[in-house]
Amino acid sequence: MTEVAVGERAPVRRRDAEATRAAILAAAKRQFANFGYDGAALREIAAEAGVDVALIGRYFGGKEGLFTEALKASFEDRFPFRDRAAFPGEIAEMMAGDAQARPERTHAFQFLLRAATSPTTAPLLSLALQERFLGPIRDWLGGEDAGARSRVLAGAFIGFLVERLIRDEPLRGREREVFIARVSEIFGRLVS
Amino acid sequence: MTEVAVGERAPVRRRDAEATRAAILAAAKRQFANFGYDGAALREIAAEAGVDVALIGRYFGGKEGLFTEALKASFEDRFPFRDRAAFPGEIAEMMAGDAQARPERTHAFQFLLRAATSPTTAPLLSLALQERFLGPIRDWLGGEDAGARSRVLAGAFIGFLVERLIRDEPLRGREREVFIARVSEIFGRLVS
DNA sequence: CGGCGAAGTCAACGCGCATTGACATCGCCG
DNA sequence: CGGCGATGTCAATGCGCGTTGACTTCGCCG
Repeated sequence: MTEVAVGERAPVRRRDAEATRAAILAAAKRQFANFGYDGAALREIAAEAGVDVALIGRYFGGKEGLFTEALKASFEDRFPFRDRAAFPGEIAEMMAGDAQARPERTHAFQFLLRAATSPTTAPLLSLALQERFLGPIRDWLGGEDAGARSRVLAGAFIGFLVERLIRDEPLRGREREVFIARVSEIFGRLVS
Repeated sequence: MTEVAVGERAPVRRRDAEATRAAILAAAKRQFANFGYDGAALREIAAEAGVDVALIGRYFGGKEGLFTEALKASFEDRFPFRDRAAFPGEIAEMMAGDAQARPERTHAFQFLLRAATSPTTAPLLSLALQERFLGPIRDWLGGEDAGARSRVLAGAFIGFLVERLIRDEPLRGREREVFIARVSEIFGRLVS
């Protein structure tokens, strides 16, 4: 994340192409995540980045180009594949946790989900998802029928995220415990 | 489903408000399912229904009204809750089946998923989903912690659907078998 | 110090959209 | 059969969007 110094030591170069690009991209990630491809407005993205709209055209060629870059960038905030034993618990906690707890992850997820629904972006997403999500899961799972098993895993994964997005009130108390236990159990079975 | 007789016995009443309404609604369900709330155009819906755009305004008040009705109607094609023993297998088969096999169900699902992502429609969906999906599941599940368990079930349910929508190539052969087995197992655990 | 290209600004265009109001036509009911 | 309300038609309006091109300003480099 490139940060723009605001108060101290005003930037030596006020015209910094790289910083501008980064600012636009960051704003785009947020906007696309929150409003989807169609819902996000270039004007708004530009405003949030403190930049003129025309620069988006210059740097990214257009809305679709910007989206593609943002999609790629959103995968950088990666998903946690670590040891198989810890995975189910971690992931269940993550699902149960409120959305604010891990903003960048939630962001990335929202981004992907929103992208899944627009016919314009679905192909792009499908490709990226295959490359960067299903592929890795598949390799990580390994063993027999890794393909089918990774699809099941991915399905469950996505599903809980969607469920959380739709009803974004955080889980609490006993309900939370039960939720975590069940989800954890499911993922435990899926990685074995 | 109201069907419009085309060849034989030209309609006695050519001005039929109810039939017009139904035609619009049917077209709307298809269009919203395929293109989402933002992507669907009233003009296109009207054209598909063989009707003037202005009538949508008259009958449904506007785009949002039309969407709400279509959303409600999409739940009519209901999900199969039958006996608990058969449920897991049925649902797994359903998930594994190709999208063409049960067009109206796939339609309804696409509709819901597309709706989930647009901020405009998310609240509407959230409400409808609660009333007509999570609520019934919850009652159907019954027993202890029905709330949390129904959320897990709904999550898994939605997830597999999304996964299928994103990669819509049908599953085949051994991959299909493994998929069904795993999914069936998950739902089996979730209803107990 | 001077110019030249990169970075940023501004305004306009064209498009598709939902919505609206005035108008035409049908069909029922008295 | 006559009128009146329901049904359907048409055209216009306004809005937000992405995109584009000409213009201005900066900062580096010779």
